[in-house]
Amino acid sequence: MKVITIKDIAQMANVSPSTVSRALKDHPDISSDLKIKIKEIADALNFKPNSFASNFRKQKSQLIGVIIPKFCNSFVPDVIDGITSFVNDKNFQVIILPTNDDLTKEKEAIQKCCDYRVDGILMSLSVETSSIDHLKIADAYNIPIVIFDKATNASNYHQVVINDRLMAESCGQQLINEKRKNIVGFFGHENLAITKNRQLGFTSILTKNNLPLTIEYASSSVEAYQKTIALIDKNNIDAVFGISDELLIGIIAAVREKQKLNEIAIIGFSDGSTIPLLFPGVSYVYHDGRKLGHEAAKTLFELLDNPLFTPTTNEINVDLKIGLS
Amino acid sequence: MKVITIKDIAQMANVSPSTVSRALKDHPDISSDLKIKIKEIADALNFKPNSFASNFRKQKSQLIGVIIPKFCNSFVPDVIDGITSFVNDKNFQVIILPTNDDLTKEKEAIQKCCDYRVDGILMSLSVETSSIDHLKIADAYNIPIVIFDKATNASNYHQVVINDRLMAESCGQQLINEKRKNIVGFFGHENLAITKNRQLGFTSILTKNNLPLTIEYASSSVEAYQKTIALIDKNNIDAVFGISDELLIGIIAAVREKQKLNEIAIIGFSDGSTIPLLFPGVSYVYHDGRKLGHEAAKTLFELLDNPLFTPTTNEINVDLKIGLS
DNA sequence: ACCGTTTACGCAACCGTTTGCGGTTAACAT
DNA sequence: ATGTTAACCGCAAACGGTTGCGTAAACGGT
Repeated sequence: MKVITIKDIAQMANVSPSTVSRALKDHPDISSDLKIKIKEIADALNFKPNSFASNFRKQKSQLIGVIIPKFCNSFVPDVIDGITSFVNDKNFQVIILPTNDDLTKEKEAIQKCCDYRVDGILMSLSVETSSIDHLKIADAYNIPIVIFDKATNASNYHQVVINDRLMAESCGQQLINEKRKNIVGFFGHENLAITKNRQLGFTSILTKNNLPLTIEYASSSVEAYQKTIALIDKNNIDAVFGISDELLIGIIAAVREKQKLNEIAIIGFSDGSTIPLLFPGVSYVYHDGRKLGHEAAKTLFELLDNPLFTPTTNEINVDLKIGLS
Repeated sequence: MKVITIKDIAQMANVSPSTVSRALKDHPDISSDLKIKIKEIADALNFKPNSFASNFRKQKSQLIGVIIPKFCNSFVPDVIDGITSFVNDKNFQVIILPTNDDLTKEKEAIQKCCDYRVDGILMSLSVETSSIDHLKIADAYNIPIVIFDKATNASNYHQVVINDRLMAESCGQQLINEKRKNIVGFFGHENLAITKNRQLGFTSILTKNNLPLTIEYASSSVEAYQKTIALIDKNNIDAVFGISDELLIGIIAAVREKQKLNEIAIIGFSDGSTIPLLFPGVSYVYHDGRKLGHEAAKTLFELLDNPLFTPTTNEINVDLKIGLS
């Protein structure tokens, strides 16, 4: 069975290919009689236009490039899910370019997006990214960019994030309300704006209340686990804050092993998929990846409609869910 | 800054576009002097070929369609990660089409892959899929298909799965070794081959040892949680088997809440990312999504190289990790 | 009957790259 | 000097759908 084209239909309907093209997209120049006839033939043959040819001619790809550091980094799949569902509704597809937190790969990913002539880019910065000059590659191709989640504090691009600083403050406030005195905070890579902002918020509220804070950095569950174990052995801590699901899992594992779940409060940022079910006592900022992805995609499409849309940093609302005690 | 094409380079080098095209891909017809000259110009202008035009001309898309029921269904992100990394190395990209476990959407997804002229399809069947006749749509476009994970027992397509039946038997055997007597098994949708096969394996080994089995079905963590709570309240169960991470999370949450973690053995299929860290006592079949994705992609590319490759069901090896007691 | 306008469709170029084929030149053998 | 061959490069078509422009027919108005 052969793949049929517009030309085949044109031949069967005794019209030109251009007429078929116009008829199939309801161009006013074509009479309704002919439209019906052509559409019937197209349906009968199960004709589907070659999107490659169409996109090539229109110089559009109907593709959105999504550049991310790591695929399975806690809530990233949720974000992609949110992006995909939004974008599919608009008849676009998503291609995913993981950078593995490597700046060189990030540059390559942007270049690849340009090669593929994607219509827009959604990206989350790698830990190695301090300058964002390389994003300008996309300018030559007129490809708009929206940065989400792992953004930068100094950007003239559209950004969609959560209010990291404020929510970290809320976490601190919650611990203060619970009269916690000996608090540890676990953060991610120091280069990331989300680390900086969350650390800033968490630290400031504690300082304001004259509470000391032990700051730790970890990049995996296991690292957080080990450091928490060491801290419990050494100090008399009564609360731990974790910046992400990954760190929280390590923290909880350690606290559970030391049988301190009833003594040590645990709080942090989580996508809410696992932790609240297994440990209802944990309080967490509900970091909804699907919502974030949806918002980022929405912003990108607004930008596609109106390229002059001035860059803004859109902070979406998230809740602090208090654990059951 | 304008996007430059082969024609621009041709003009600057005083040659024809065809010569540029050949020179850039080391065609033997072009003298090495000219090749060097052309490549220098291309580099200087940072020329990147329009992959749309190229693919269109070659009738290839360099795209792999990945059709999945749900995006965040436990280990699916891992699979996609495995696929993506393999495929990216071959200079292909991946587009993801979620079906939401809806047969109609599954058909649409296949059609979309055809519209996009993907070079191959990797798919995991939806729960509604009993017949796989609709996969034939892709035949007309000569697009090879490899089915992974959620496969069917009656397929003439290439499939990449794990040995569900055998590994479920191993789980049963482990419980027998532990002298468990009052066992519950949680399974997913009855339509799925993985449910059938795992249930078959788990049931048969218990029956062979004259052990009774309570069979439950659940499609979410919460459902598994509720049913487990009810079971603990009613019966005196001493072991629970769960078919996936999602169900295991619900099961563990219930057992933990009832403070029976030391009395009730928990075992099942897991991607190993969360559960073993939080609950080292749980035994699990390490269901490595990345490996599965890698194998599925590898199989697809073998099929691309050799279209006559006869369909086989490739069962990849997985381990049963015994929990610490 | 004449002219202007609308309706409805075809022609052909175009998007950028690839590729079969043909042509030109120079080198070499006879 | 003529024929042969290999090396090297250009011409033009092709991939399939889109679109500006042209035009013939139909129509409406005076």
